Amino acid sequence: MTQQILVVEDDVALRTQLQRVLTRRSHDVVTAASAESCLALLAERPVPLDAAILDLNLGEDNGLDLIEPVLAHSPDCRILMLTGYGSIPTAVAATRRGAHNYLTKPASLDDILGALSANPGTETPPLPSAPPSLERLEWEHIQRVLEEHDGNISAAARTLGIHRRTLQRRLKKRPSANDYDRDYDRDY
Amino acid sequence: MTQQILVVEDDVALRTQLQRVLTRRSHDVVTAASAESCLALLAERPVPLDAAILDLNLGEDNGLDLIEPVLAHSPDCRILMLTGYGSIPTAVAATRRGAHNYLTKPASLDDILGALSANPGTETPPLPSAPPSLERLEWEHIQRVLEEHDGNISAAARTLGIHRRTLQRRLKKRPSANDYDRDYDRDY
DNA sequence: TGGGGGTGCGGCAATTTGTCGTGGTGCGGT
DNA sequence: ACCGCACCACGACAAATTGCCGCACCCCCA
Repeated sequence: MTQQILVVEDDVALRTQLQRVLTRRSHDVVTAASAESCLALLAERPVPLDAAILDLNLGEDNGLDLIEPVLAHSPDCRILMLTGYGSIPTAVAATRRGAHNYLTKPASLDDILGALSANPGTETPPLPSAPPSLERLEWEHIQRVLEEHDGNISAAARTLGIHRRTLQRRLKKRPSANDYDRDYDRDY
Repeated sequence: MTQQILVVEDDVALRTQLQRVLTRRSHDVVTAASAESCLALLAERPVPLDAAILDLNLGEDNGLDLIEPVLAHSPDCRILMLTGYGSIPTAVAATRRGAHNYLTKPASLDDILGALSANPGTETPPLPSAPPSLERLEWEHIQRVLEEHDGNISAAARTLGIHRRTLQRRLKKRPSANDYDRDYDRDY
């Protein structure tokens, strides 16, 4: 089923990538890079949306504030919040405002589509809690921060509060490299 | 204003502590240690609840499943989910099911009361995201896991995947000790 | 044609971890 | 009462990791 999907994301690479891969799946995709252009787009669009992927962090303004306008435009739209560094408070706020689901980058296309189709509240009582190992927690956080800095090791090391050399060495240990593009592209 | 408050929490210490301190604030507090007793309590209780504090992790069963019964009993009840180790998926699920807010332990009494009175969705657009330092992230995670194991260093070290000796040394560095009880008790 | 910033990498001292071992302390079973 | 077991707090020492140099090299931009 081809759906009407809105993508609001300020990072060019991710935005075009999402657009490309969703279009390939024969959806109709419209994109916006800022809150303003998103609102403008909604204003002059007659056909309702089926889904929307909103970045929480849109430069100056907050993606949370787009939830209401989108729902006002298309009450049945499923909204997925996407964010570089996610937190529980923002997840709660987004959900309360009507978002359907909430993901943190890096997320694979499967993650995104799954999050849009899943019913996080009603059906899935997600497994209670498995306390993650320190190493895993650390690694995921590093990946997140790195991603947030577009792979800039120096900048990431600075905000992580560790030495650049150390980050470099740690990254080399786990050859995980950057699965990001691969995940998005392997699908067509 | 004295309120009718329900506390469902399987840890004895925390449950009684919450009960004590909430009672001191002249609220009417009822407690339950399991999902069953919570349901039983609801069944034979005529007066509606104003607030409920539910532990997500109730031994075998899931605190999420208590949200609907509580709301069925008292539609205006404000539900606070409390959990040892919180995750974004469970926070989203809880909120979608009607929880008012979601906190991770250790939480001070102020945190809890604030979370109950705040309106996370509508008013507060919580600050987007500040990428935390690796050290802080690590420290908070350690505290959480430690708390989840009731301060048992050996067990915490095991689930963290680090050596017990190392945990011991790290804990000694930051003299933070256990602010937990103090936080709860300093209020009366 | 210089900065200025980023990346990778080698080397080396300083710090931190892993792994021993020794004592001490509660708690439950016999 | 005694034993076993699991916990905590240390000390000591080798192994691993980190911090901090330096160097070469790229790319961008004024």
